[in-house]
Amino acid sequence: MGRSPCCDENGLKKGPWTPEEDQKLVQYVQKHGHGSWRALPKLAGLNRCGKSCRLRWTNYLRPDIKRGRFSPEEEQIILNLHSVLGNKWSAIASHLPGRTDNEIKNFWNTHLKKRLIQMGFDPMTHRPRTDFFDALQQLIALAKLGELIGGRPLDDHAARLQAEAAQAAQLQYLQQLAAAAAMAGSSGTDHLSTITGADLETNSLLDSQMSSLLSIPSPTPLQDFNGQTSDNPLLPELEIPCSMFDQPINSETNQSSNLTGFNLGDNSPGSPFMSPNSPLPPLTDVSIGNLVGGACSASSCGNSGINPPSLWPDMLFDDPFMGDFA
DNA sequence: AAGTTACACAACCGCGGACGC
DNA sequence: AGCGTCCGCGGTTGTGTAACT
Repeated sequence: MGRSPCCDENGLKKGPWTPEEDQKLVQYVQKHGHGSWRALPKLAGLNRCGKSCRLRWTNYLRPDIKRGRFSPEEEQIILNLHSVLGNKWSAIASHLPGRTDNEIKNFWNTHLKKRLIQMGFDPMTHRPRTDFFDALQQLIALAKLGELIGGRPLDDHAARLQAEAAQAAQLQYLQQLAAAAAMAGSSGTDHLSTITGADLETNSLLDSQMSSLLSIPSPTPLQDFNGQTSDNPLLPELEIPCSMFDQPINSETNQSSNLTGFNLGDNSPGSPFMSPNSPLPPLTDVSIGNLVGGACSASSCGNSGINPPSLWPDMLFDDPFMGDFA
């Protein structure tokens, strides 16, 4: 299993391609096909290694390459496929005609990955970040400890910590719901082709709640339980992509969705969080099924519709806002 | 206006699988 | 079966440009 000698030897050119080089490569490939990439540069009169030529052709010069911004549908497909396939860029690219693996990889690294992180999701697992919950628990414990030790009401600092923790928890919970709803919208159409009114209602509710919460520009002071305000260094600057809440099902995405084998409704191996091809362990902290898979939705089933993760402190649901969901 | 930082994307690097001899 | 070559993939770096100070 040898390694192919590359450009460093024989003084072959590296770096950006010139229009003349592009022209030579395009003309040669269009006339003869690429054949052996190793032999191509010599035949085409290029002072490049075959690898460089192949890369230039597949990532830039190929005539069927679609350039320009990724559409919300494409974003959703990438998110969905990445949740199942991981960093298999070529596999993901095969479901996006005209897009190259390199382009998708770049788009992921510069946009989608950051977006997931901002929303509190692990970009590799597409699941809520557990370290976030750990930190949250510690914050809450600290705040409560301060109250116990002092035997007096929370001081400003502790109150602020508690308020921040609660606010962050609210956001995190909403994000989980939103992600679940988005997954419902992006799943295959075989058995979810009809988006029910309840589902739409759920998304609408989530959207509005998110909007109201996020209408407070970070790091704008947030209201805590005592009606005080505080800066919130814990909360990331949230940027909720519209595609996360869209229902991007259309004729173009059907194929990809079907191929991913999404099967919402529970944490079974068919769920987007637990694909049969995915190495992910089953989710235990979010009951997706109650949200999107069954006959219930957040707005139609009342208290029985959603079971918040058990690790959530009761205090969080004392907040009237959270009471809407608990 | 100049310098700095952030961002987007093209290109390179190195590894490993597939294949032929 | 072992070895060498080629190709494809994923990670990383480099470069140009826009935005900001």
